[in-house]
Amino acid sequence: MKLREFAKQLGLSPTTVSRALSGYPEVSEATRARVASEAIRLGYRPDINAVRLKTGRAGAIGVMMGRSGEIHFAEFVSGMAQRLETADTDILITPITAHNDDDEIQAYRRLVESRRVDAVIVHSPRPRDPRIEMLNSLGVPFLVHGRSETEHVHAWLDIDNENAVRRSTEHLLDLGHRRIAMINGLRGKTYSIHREQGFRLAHQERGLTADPNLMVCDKFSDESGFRHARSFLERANAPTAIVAGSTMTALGVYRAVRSLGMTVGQDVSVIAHDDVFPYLTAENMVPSLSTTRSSMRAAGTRCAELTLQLIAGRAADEIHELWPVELILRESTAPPP
Amino acid sequence: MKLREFAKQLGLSPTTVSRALSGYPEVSEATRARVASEAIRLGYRPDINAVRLKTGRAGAIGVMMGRSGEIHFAEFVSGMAQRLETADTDILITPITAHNDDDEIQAYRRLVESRRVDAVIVHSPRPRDPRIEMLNSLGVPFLVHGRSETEHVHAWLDIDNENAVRRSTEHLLDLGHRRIAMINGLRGKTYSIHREQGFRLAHQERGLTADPNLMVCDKFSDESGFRHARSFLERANAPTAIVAGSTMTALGVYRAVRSLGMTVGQDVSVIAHDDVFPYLTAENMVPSLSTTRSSMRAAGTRCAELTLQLIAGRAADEIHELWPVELILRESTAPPP
DNA sequence: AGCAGAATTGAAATCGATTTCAATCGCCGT
DNA sequence: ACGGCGATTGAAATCGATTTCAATTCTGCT
Repeated sequence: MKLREFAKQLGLSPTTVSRALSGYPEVSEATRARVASEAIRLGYRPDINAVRLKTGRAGAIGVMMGRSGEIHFAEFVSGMAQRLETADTDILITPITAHNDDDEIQAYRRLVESRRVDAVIVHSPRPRDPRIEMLNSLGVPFLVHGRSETEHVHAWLDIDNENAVRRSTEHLLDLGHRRIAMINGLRGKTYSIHREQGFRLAHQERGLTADPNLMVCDKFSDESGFRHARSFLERANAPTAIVAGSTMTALGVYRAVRSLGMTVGQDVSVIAHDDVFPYLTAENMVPSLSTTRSSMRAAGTRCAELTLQLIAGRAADEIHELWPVELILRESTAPPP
Repeated sequence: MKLREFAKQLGLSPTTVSRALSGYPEVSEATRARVASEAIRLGYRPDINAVRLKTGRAGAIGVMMGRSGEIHFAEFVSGMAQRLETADTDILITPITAHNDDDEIQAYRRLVESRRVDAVIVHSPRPRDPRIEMLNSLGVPFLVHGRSETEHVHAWLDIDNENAVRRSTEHLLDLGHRRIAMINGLRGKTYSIHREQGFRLAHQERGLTADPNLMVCDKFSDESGFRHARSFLERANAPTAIVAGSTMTALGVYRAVRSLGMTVGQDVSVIAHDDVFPYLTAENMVPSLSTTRSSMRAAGTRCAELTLQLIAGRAADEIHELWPVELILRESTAPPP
């Protein structure tokens, strides 16, 4: 059913009907009510594509999805969905063809220039992320989940990775550990750099130095956790504690510890960052896992909210949120043997 | 840059430019080449909303996302993305406000009627799923991932859940197990019903009867795996083997077994269905987990392909794919003690 | 050279809404 | 009764592409 017909059935002009449905003040309360109820009865719904063409609004926020099937992705998007369900805004996942930086930039450009989205969310940036410069030059609203050091203004929301790892490392140092390993996230990402920074700072405060041989970068997975933990623990001068990048990594670390006949929370302490997944909880691990916790889902929800504000015209340079991270001590951390 | 200006800069009419870019045959090769290269140089890109309005194509496939942040979701969508990156088609995630069936139906209706998508993918249907009837009556192409028993025709892709569980159960029975528990998926979903069916059939073939007290339905998570496995194993007449709904569930089952001082693959056998997650592999678990395996990502890729075919006009009633499931035996299954 | 027919190109209508600007209606005070 | 004002309503332009149909330019052939 088109506006034309619908209006005719009501004996009104398209103009009035459109205004009635969009809540313009100049239409009488009586007709507004009638139009609204008839729209439901007759099932009239504006063609979104016509609306978009006319108004220039796409009604969607773009999110790029890498081919790697990020473990965090679903939680984040689900959090976004929670905020957006009342905002009449969709989430547009764009498959990314990127094999290198340039491809990725082009993918963002295509997405934005084709006007499919009103705003874009950029994930896991690097310190000098070319995507930020590009989006800036395109003038499209965008929000960075994570941080970058680029001089181009950008709205961002990030968790305090540096402090998170700093605190977890301090905790281990306070317990008496002196050889602590860290299984960090992907090399080059700002969050990995911040975490490494926190790791180093915690050592420095106490006049110690973090051992570069005990620091690795890798993706978050059970497998990488296992592999690196094994490699660390089999060394001559093995660490007595491990800081893991995610609960998934910690899972592999636990496995590695067990595989060597050792016990987590006794022979080796483990602490990890927990993004809070509904299907794998740190509390339930055995022994329960000490963590720094910050909900990825909550971040998604808040990012959606902030992005809506950006779209509504709020200035990007006033949107900077740094979320503190909870330190939750459980059984996996204890004094060294 | 609009078509108008761009065409003027080239000294051509909008008509010709449009045709050149859309690959119509009646434009000369010379001009097509020129238009194409100039489009890149000057950065002209058709406004997607205008294109959609005119052509009626939305250029997107809709996927509903529940609030639960499904663990499978990211993998499936990522698989879809893999196929769609060359198809100029996006994935539109619609946050779903559903609190009951009716809400959900309405959400689908809104999505389709607003013409934001060319097709819809329905997940995890129930045997008589009202969404299928509704989408059918709307006449929009849709593909069901999973199956339904509704009489309304629908294209579907499903894995052979019945046979998967049947084979894993047979395997356990062949090993000599007689009290086997099953931790199934969500109650009421077709896949759970099929799995239960497979479980029952395996027993029947051997003149045995599956014990209803050893069958539960729940969501796939580490926590539920733990809880149910504990509850089973603490009974007087405890099962000697457990069929788990997912690797995540199996994780909890392993934990439960260990928590009772028992060993997986000795005191208790465990087998699970594995959707193949990049961050948690059955092979790496200790002991390595026997599974029935089927890649969720591959399903996403294929579903995207089939949906594109539906959009292109292929009849829904000729699209029915039942994927066989691999049985992979590892260390977690052994004869009962 | 001249012409039919094929190969290209363009003008204008169209998709379905929103919004500007103009028109009408009703009510009030004098 | 009438001018004026605010409250409603409508006609028509517009968003930026695609596509029909008509016009023009090229060919090849006699």
